Amino acid sequence: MFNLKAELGGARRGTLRTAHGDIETPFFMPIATKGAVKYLDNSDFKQLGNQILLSNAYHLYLRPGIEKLNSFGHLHKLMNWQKPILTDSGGFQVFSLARLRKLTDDGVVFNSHIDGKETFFTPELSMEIQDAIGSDIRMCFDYFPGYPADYDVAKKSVYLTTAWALRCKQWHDMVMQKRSKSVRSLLFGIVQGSSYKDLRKSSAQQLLAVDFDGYAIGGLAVGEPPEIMYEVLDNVVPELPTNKPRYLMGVGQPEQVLEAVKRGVDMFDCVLPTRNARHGQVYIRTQQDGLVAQDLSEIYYEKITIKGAIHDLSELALDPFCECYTCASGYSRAYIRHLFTIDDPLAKKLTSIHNLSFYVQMMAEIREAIDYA
RNA sequence: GGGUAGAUGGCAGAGCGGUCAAUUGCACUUGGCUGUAAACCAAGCGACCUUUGGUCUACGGGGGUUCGAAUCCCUCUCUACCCA
Repeated sequence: MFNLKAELGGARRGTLRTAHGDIETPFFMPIATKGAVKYLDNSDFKQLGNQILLSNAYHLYLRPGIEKLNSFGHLHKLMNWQKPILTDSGGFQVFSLARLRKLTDDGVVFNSHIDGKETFFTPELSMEIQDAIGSDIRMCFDYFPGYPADYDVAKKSVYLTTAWALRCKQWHDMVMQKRSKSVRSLLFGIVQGSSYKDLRKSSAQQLLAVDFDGYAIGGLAVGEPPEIMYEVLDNVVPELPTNKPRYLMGVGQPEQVLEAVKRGVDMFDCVLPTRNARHGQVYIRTQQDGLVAQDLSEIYYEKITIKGAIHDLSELALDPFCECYTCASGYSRAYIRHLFTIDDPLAKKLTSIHNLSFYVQMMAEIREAIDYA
């Protein structure tokens, strides 16, 4: 299911086969947590050319819920999106909604952030939800602390994450056995261990023993300096098999993605391009002839605040070198700033398209660089 | 012509003798967002300076009372409403 095709230094170029089609790696996943990439629709995705979307078990469990997903026939049909979907397990919400949950060895008791209703979230429930969603790539239910984390807490996160990964794997194997190979989903384990080298290493080894379709590196970009993140990657990636995809969860800024690619990571997701877009920050190129150096040494970009007064009269496109719908259509910085000023949804749509296009384009250039190295 | 109520920072609107360069909201400016409780959050928003502090100018104009006034008094101007 994962074919490695080329390498450039530590960077890898491959194809990941899923039930809804092949994905060229390395790739970036736009985030549709609740089944929608805010402000965008299928015609936007078609122009963007993203190969996959990411969604979330916790959020889709609350709405629309397992029953409706099953009755309607999975998220692909509900969203009218026929390409691959990866789902996060709800593990991130154990972190981000820490004030609304209680951790136990068996799972997590959540109080819904919507109506307060209590749910006991277990590895099995996460798997059941992800199956109702029908996602192509599913994540184990995991637990991780923020940064910095005490050694004992990090150690516990590894212990729980492995124990839960085993339960996820059992549930997933049992269900997939009965299905034809062509519709089987992939299950990924998630390496934890905070910034501790020995914990990260043993986490990876424990998950390898369980045997997953791919391995994610989680618990990063939670407040640690980027150098720590790179150090963790340097420690973890060599522990992972070369014939399985590697996924750095939730990362990150463009240069962080590039640094991770160079260290052998194949998959990425992050809210930054879409959230920053909604908040008026856009990524733009600083060189006309490409975003990424041919040897992957550098990425040429800057972030600008399009809401800033200095764009009041600017006739420039967001990024004059960009070919995305927003930039190619001739919308000026002045107009997009105006749209933000009057709080029109078109502002967020146009910047979301642009920022996602930046990430999709960055990944395409990275793939190209590895292919032609 | 007579009466009543008002006039506060870009706007709205508190304050009614000192703790007021002035609550709050909006607007504005600048930051921040990393497996999305995020169309969110934070800071700034009279001027100047030797900037955890200081000086000056400010609550319609002018004058006064007071140690001290956005706050009290007089007067002028303007606004709204009511009566002729």
